[in-house]
Amino acid sequence: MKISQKGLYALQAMMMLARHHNQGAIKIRDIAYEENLPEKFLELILLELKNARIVESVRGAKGGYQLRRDPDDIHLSEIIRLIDGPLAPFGDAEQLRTLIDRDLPHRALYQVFLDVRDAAAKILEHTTLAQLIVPSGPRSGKNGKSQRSSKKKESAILPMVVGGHKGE
Amino acid sequence: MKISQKGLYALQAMMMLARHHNQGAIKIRDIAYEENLPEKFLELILLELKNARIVESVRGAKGGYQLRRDPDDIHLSEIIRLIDGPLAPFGDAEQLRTLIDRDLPHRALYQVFLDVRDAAAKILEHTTLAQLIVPSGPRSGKNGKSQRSSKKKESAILPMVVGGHKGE
DNA sequence: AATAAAGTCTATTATTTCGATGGAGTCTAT
DNA sequence: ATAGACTCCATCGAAATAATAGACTTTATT
Repeated sequence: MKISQKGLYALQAMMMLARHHNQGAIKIRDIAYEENLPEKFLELILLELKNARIVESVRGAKGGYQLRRDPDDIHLSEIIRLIDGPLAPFGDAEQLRTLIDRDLPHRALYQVFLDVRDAAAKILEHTTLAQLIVPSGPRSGKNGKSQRSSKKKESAILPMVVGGHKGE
Repeated sequence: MKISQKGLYALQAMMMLARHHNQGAIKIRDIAYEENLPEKFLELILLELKNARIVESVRGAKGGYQLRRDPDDIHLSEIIRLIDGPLAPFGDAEQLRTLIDRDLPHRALYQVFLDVRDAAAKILEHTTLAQLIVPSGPRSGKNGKSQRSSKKKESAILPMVVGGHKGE
């Protein structure tokens, strides 16, 4: 699974919209400015997110974009799948399962691929926009708890996922 | 992290060489034939693997390729990193750590990326070629145990990694 | 009704990556 | 000397990526 520049832009834009949730429609230009994204490119991305019914648009003067659901109901997996495709490192889960069934000499390899995709899915399907944002203005979440971050080296969603890696 | 066609070819070729470990040099043509890979393309891949000192070549007539180490000492991560780059879904681990330190508004997002890469690394750095092959000829491993496969839905390296996913 | 501000849609472009092939050269067993 | 095999480099077409341009539509405001 690869997250493209476009995918990163999409995630940033969604985080921005999450930060400003329930503050009405936000202009493309404002999103682009605040997140430092190419405006015209962002336009296409937002359109895709709209067609996928993740965000909604308001047209005309005073228009803009806003989330269609609460930030705690939008998972990273959804956005990444939309923009960059399946989470598997090769093909998609369905295809891998078929290969595991049918390509005997390579089944063990494809099983590893599937394991990798399952591990990624487990993380990305459990992480929501709400968990990523540090509430910006006054009108934010229902309480003041910041859901992530804090210390230095804690592992994100899953407690102690990391072993002791140093390379890339 | 994305495994390209080229990366898959590399892994298949390495599995083939692992199957024929200690049987002398194998010709490119034989690898290509047995694994059904484009011969000329495979040539480039093997050259890369040679330059990375994972395999070695024997030139001239009776030449070919063979592993430089035992299959249980060659990890999938090594091959994938060589051919397709870092395991992280975006950038590499080093870069992600820097961003987590410096890009405050997005640090939580990058931490998720790093978690995904760590999960992938954990699997791929622990899986070796030896674990993937079903010993072919007579001259194979030191005992007859097949290290993987068996039932239907068991999870590969890590016991019970999977939750209950169905989509890609 | 006119205007300006905003999203919509389609086309196009430049660059890079990917997958693959061709061919000349070099080495080595026979 | 020769044939078989790896080596090295160049090129190629197709696809994906990142981005921009411009004409069009919708809506708030005056």
